[in-house]
Amino acid sequence: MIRLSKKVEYSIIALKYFAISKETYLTAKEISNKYKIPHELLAKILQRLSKEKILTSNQGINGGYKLNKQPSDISLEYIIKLFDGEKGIVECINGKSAGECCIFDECTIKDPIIKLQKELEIYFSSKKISDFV
Amino acid sequence: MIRLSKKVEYSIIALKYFAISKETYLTAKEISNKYKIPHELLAKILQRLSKEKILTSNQGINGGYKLNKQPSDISLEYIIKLFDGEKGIVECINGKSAGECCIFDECTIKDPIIKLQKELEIYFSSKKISDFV
DNA sequence: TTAAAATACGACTATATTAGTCCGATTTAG
DNA sequence: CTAAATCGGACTAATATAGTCGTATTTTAA
Repeated sequence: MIRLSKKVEYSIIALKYFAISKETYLTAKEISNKYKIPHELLAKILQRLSKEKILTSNQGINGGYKLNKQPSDISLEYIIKLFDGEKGIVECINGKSAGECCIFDECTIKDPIIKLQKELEIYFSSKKISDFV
Repeated sequence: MIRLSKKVEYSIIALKYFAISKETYLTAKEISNKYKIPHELLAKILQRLSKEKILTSNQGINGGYKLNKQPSDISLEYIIKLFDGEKGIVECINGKSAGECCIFDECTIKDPIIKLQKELEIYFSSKKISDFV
């Protein structure tokens, strides 16, 4: 089957933990210890989520992150696009590169593939962090 | 977004071509030429589909493949599992390896992830080659 | 004012997966 | 017998993902 990247998986784990946690601020170290996620990797993920305003961060010795959005407002679609990029379900459907595909004109599966992708996007958009809580 | 592997993509292209083609037998070379798919790679894909009885094959100089199933009986789910394996949407959910995951007991996203996977499986099962024709 | 512990950021390396190739064998019509 | 096809496995190349490292900055508290 199709697989979520570790970045997406770790994001879900972390965001769920933020969602259920009482503490206002949580550190990357705390979460990486709890879930055995490589610290440096999780740190970058949280930094990225912070840059996207999904989390807010405090620097300094008592710093950390906290949720800045409702879990029901954070979709899987958003997280996947954030970490895995906007790439399409097949190489062709990469936004601008469609015309570059060498069989583009006679490609017979283009339209149904685009439909497939749209349906998956709708599905992943409908899945929110709150569905994991 | 989530991406189909080339093997799956080429399978869809080839199977659709079988579905719409008048010829009874088509060769790997013919299809690989038409769609600019590496011949050796497509050959292996067709061999695999043949082994699965989705195609039937004739060896020898006038050989080739033809469809052995209705396009409406060949699901995307089947093709994906065939070429990409049974791996789950996350590493944990690899059939037997679930218990091996080091955070399995306190993994908090297990159930919703399994639900996600089931839903995707149902979705891909519902997509047939006939939907691409 | 200094040390410790956190975020921030970018470059780098390692690993795994996917894509594609190569070689040799077998089959079969002409 | 030969050409052209399927068959099957081992191999290589390319790409993508996962994870690491080093360094800077911020902030609190001793």
